[in-house]
Amino acid sequence: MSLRIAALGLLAQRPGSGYDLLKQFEKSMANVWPATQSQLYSELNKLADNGLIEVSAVGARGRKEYRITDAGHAELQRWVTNPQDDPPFRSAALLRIFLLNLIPTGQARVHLATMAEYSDAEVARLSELRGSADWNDSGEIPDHDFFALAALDYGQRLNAMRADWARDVIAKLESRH
Amino acid sequence: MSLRIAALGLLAQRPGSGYDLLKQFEKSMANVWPATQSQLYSELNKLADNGLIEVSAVGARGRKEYRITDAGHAELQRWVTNPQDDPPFRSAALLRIFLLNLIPTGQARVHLATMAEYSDAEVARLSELRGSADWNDSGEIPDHDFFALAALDYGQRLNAMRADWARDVIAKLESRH
DNA sequence: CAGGCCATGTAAGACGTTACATGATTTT
DNA sequence: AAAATCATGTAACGTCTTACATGGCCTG
Repeated sequence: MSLRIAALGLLAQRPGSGYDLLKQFEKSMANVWPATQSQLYSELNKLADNGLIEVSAVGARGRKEYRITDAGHAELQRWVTNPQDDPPFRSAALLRIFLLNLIPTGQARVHLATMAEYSDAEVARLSELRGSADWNDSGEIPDHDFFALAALDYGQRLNAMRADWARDVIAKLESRH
Repeated sequence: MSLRIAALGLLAQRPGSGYDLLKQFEKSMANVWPATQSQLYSELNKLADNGLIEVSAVGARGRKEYRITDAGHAELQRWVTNPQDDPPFRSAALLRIFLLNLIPTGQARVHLATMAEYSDAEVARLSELRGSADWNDSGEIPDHDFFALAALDYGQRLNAMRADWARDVIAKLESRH
């Protein structure tokens, strides 16, 4: 359900082809909702079949430029304001923590340290992303970039939290000796 | 892949039937990796077919008690020490933030406030969970409960972070006027 | 003996990944 | 002319959800 929304959301910002969207998925959207090429193209066909988007232009190499329809806008509104039917929260990382007693304590400590370093690197990566893109965040009314930056901030806080947490667990682990 | 691991992990703590595991999924595991009854039973059959678990006893009402095998232990070890092939991170909540410019600012603020309150409630729920269960966390060597508590702590920090973040975004939203 | 809990299973369909397949256009 | 990029599609397979289906055992 959510890939449909992610694609629709990108088309709501501006029209584009499957290929265009694919680039945006690889660039920014992957941080929020990754998708593969295969999935994206078939989703676009489904969206068009359901009348949520329509082909606005046909270009070279069979390029189909899509545009969101009124029905598509309505569907987006519905989804954005209805968090209750989101897919359930799943975290392989948390599951791994849950099972960390199955390996020797030393290895568990190494894993936690690796996790902390990875999170540090993610914070750095997101800082670069924040610096690199040319954000258009000046208007009176909050626009797409305002919320994209908010999402970016969320990612940074999440990873900072993870790094702190992992180091605290290591500390507790070591205070057992 | 990860449900297989979650089930295997529970059986590594102690043997049990599909029904037993289902109760554990509803109780604690759902916070980490939710699964449905249907999925669990078929996964157990697959695990047994692959020799990662085996039926250790058959009881009344066709009850099959499963026990992890050596191959199962090996598979668990392999998975726990290999985070690189985890499924990619997906968050409907973040996607929604990304698209929040599509609704009026007032509604967006309401959504963020609801999010903050939900996260507060989650922190409270997890505090209760921490208080309610009889944790066995006294041994020299960190056991399952040590890491289960660490996972619980992670959940609390995550939700505290989310609540703070949502309130900060609201503040930035309001400083626009 | 009725109702609740124990206990397991199947089937259909949506969602996601990997791999395969094809061809047009632009750049070097 | 070759290589890179643009551009879309299909097929197979695994995961997850929802709904349906069945029946045994225990308690009141």
